Amino acid sequence: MSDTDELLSIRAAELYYEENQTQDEIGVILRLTRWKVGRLLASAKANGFIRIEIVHPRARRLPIERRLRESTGLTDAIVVSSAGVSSDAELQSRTAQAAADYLTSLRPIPRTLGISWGRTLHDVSLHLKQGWAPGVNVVQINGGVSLNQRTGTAASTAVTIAHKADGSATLLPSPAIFERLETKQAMEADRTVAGVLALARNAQAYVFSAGQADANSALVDSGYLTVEQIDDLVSRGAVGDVVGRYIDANGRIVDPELNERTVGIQIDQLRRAPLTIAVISGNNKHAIARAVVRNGLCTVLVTDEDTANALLQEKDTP
Amino acid sequence: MSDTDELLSIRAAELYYEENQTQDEIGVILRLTRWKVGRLLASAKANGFIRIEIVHPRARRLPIERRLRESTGLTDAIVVSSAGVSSDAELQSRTAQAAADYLTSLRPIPRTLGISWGRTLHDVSLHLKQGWAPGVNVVQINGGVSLNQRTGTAASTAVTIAHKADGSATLLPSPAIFERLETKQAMEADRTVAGVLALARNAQAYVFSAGQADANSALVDSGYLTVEQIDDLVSRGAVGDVVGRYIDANGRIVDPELNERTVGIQIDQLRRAPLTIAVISGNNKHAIARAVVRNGLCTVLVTDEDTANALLQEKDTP
DNA sequence: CGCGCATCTGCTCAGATGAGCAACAATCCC
DNA sequence: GGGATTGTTGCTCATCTGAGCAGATGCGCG
Repeated sequence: MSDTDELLSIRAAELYYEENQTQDEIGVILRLTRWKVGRLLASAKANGFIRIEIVHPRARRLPIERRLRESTGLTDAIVVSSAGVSSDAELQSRTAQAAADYLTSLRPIPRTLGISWGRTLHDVSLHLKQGWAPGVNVVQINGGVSLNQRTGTAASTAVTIAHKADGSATLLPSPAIFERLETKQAMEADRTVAGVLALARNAQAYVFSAGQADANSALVDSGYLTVEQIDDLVSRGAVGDVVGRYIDANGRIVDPELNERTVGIQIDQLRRAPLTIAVISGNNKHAIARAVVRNGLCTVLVTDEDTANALLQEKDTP
Repeated sequence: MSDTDELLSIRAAELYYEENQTQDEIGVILRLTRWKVGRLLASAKANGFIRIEIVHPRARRLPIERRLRESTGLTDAIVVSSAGVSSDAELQSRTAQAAADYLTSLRPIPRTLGISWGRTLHDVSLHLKQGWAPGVNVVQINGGVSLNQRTGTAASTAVTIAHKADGSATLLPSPAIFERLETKQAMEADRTVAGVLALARNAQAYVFSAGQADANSALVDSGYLTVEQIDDLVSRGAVGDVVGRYIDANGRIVDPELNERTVGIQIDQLRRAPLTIAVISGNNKHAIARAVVRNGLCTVLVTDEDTANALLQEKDTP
């Protein structure tokens, strides 16, 4: 397009979008036919001079969602807008809200819903509305009785989600990680625990988050792992944890021995499940989000715009 | 509007603006009539959820221009958008470009154009296109042979503007400020200089910028004033300089004695002129811009969005 | 319970807009 | 210089959209 046409398209856009003039009127002002004005406006849009943003906590980015679905093979992607967000916490709250919305609109409603625990899932539970689904049985899919936090963070998440659905919660009364393999095996042998795990394995849908592998991990906070252990895992390629299990960029378990001592469903169970919803948001979670999506650990991803763009970008530069 | 309607309006906006769906189609998706969709979209706009921005160096902000004209009585206001601008320099360059555009479109074309000098005016001269006006006589309205900068900054501005208009430049061969009043008076008595000043007083239009009163002033750079002198002026109420003369917030000369030693047209000559174009941009120039506009020193203001908003804001809070 | 008021909903209709088409202009290549 | 190709312009027509209106619905108050 010629330089003067570019300038004209800007003048036209000002009159059209800021002054609410009709294309006809703009034609009179700029001494153009209204068709020319229409084409100038179209070219201004095509050149990206017109930026339309939806500024609202509940706003989503549908075009990015579509591109994500197409490039990753996810069955669904929910991407919340980061327009006007000032903090990571706000972004995560928006994402949790979107996840809650998604769960609410799920059809068919899953009879059994397997969930992990953590800050994100807790947030999701708070955003669900009373009566969001009728009679869902919520089951914990990984261990999580906190060692040194106020008890019940993990349990309360499940209970809240179940309560708001007028359903029941099945808790997994076990630590996330045992120090000795034998203790873990003994625990799993217990009839009650085995029953919960069987239920977890047969859930119709899973909702989980993921943590970046760093010193702020919830597993460190809870006392299951030390910072040194995390450093070691990172040096062996770990990018983050999913249902308490550390994986590398290729979705493989980093430390099989540690994995064996971890209570809950296996990574492979997520891979096989027909509906697994990952809720991952925050600027430091791009790597683990990539690992989860790339390796088919979820069928649905709920995330924020920045993380989604990070996922898309690497696709373009193989 | 109800909460669920607000959410619906966001969903509708996503489909309308990001997915280019028709209101009819959106109605089918959201199970609404197309009229309802139309109203939801209108309400999303009214609530400010839809932000439309024109991102282009030449973009202007017409609504702000209109409000400025209405609230200040300016005959014209040109406000460049600051969308996507990273530095003050870029903003000033955009403003200079807009000033050049404005000059180019001036009708009737002034036969004699009085200009000041400085970084901004120089920028304007560079943005003018060859042949922007036929045969304008450009005349300097204040002294400005640099003392310690590379010679000719002031002169080259006038010459460039005149040259690009295929016109002539009349320079004011004098320092901006004399140390002794007598020298200044002797200078003005000189036939040549008196002739230039007479021409300057009779110019049909003026273009000038203004400087904030601080250590970075061009008058300090050029060696006419010391930082201490500026501090003194500020302590006496000076907010900045116009054609080399320091004024306070009420548009009054701060130091009459200094003013007497300054060569060029008087502030009052600007007040009386039918067409005076002030080009003022930058985040540190809000105060001097306010003084210029409030006190009728210009009839046309070319500025940036931030400065314009600063001018408008104070109007709202008297 | 019934009335009046305010809001909401679906509609008509006219004006605004985008897609597609034919005529025309500009450019390029022999 | 001639012909082909590409891009531009003004137009017709079908579709989309907003204003205005009448009836429906909901709400508060006596």
